[in-house]
Amino acid sequence: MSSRYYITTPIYYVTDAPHIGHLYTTVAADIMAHYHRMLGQEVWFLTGTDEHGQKIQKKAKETGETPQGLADRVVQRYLEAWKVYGIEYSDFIRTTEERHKKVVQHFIKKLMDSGDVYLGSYEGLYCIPCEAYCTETQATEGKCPDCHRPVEKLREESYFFKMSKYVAPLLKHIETHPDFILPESRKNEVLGFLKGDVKDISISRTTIDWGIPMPADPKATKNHKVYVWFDALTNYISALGPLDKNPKYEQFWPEAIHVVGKDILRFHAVYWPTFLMALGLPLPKQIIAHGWLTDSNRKISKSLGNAIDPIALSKEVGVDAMRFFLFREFVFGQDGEYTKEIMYQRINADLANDFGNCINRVTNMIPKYMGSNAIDVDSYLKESSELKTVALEAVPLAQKEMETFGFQRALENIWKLVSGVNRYVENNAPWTLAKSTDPKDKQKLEQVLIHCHESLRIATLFLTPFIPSSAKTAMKFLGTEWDLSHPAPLKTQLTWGAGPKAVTVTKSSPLFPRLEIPKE
RNA sequence: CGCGGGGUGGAGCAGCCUGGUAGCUCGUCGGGCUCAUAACCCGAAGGUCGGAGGUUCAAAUCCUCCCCCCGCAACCA
Repeated sequence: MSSRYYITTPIYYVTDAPHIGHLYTTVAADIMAHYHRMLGQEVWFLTGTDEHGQKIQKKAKETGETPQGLADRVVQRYLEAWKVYGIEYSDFIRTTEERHKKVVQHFIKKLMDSGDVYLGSYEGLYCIPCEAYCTETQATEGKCPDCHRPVEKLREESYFFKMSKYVAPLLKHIETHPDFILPESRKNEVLGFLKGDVKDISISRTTIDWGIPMPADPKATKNHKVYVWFDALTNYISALGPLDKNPKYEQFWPEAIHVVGKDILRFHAVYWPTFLMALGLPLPKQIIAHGWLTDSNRKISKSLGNAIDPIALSKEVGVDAMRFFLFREFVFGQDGEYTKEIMYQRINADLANDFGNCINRVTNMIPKYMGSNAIDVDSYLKESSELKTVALEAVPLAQKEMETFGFQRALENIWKLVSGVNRYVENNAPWTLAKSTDPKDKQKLEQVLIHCHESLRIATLFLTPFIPSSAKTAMKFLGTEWDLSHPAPLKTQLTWGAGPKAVTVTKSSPLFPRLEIPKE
């Protein structure tokens, strides 16, 4: 495993405030960043906003703002949401920043010089009132899919990128790097696309003003702006400052893992790698495409008007509960149906009833039956127990799942340990043992409790990236906050008996209070 | 032949790639416990894994065909 880890989210379009879909992607990246930091790796986590393009220009016109004004306003919503959710990004890039524009122009210039970007003309069906091109399949009976007015065939000057030239090399790269695109079903989609008729793509627009200008070119007769996807994708490198002799680029670029929604996979898995090949730069390490959250099987998004505000959700159910729910409930690569009912059910069942309550009962019993002084746990932990067996099996499985974004399965495994504790408590009935006067029972009682404690310590430690603040609180009650102060706790403290030798346990208050399911 | 996703006990989902006791959450029924957040534990009922063929000692899982539902095909996590 490399000592460095670079993870990115897409940069979000600032036409509107963030919704649950943006949250989903961003928290996924945050969990991975957090997890790898706890493994002791050097982590760089990039997110940001995409602020150029026709949509922004149009929206700004509607709201009576300048495009930059709109971007400046909306970006605050993102910053606010990420703050609320405790997203620990290393850098937040905005495509209107100078550091970004410089790199985009530098790249385009380089491609123009090498001949991979050339001036040509674009022909397509155009809807004049909507100011947009559409494909032939979209324009049923020659009508605009948006406004249903007739479209016209139009030809205009445009720069093209020689994407076709890089199809074969990209295919080869995908074949020789089986984990380049995950999950596999998505990889097959990309392969299908590449094996079809891939054309050179138009990489400039003359229909917009709000964008990065193409480099000066005496041959051009119009004012061209850089195509928004070229602009946007470049952020993954421009944020590392490659032109400023910034060591971050050398350090992190080849490690890049791009987390994206399935809808923008093609841009990341085809456009971006071919741009990079043309630029002579190494490709990112991995692109991972996740599914959508759906509402009655429709995508949840702002354009469908069924968007859900992350901040409102955090107030309703809590930040950690939300972070957990999104990754325990849904399979990362697939779509998942989101409803409040499912959300409340999951949070109550797993966090309130299983985990929270378990922390509560164990941290209550330990001081009650063993006193509130520091306890030396070492000798107890050397003994075997069914919990020790579960921990030794389930935790490595959970860790393995994390390597491939298998959040759901990882958590499932950790829950084997959590439910194991609940079962173990029940089967050994510490409250009965406590009533006995036999010293053997007292010994047994203490061992049972310490084994529960150790299991919860391990589970909580693992859960830290998912529920950072609650995990920290839980560790405090368990008297094992010590774990988190170590440089690579997931590497060194996650195994049985690897925690602090002595712990002082205090009774916890409810970590996750049960939620009342609202009647709707 | 446009692309993609799906059809698994009452509901919602996982499992399918790497065939071999059908798993999870909720719900229902019965029991237990009292340390705990009316939480926890045990047991039970309930499934021909969309249909039909095929491969195999063995198929929810692989292959073929068919039926049904839903998205996409405009930027969108």
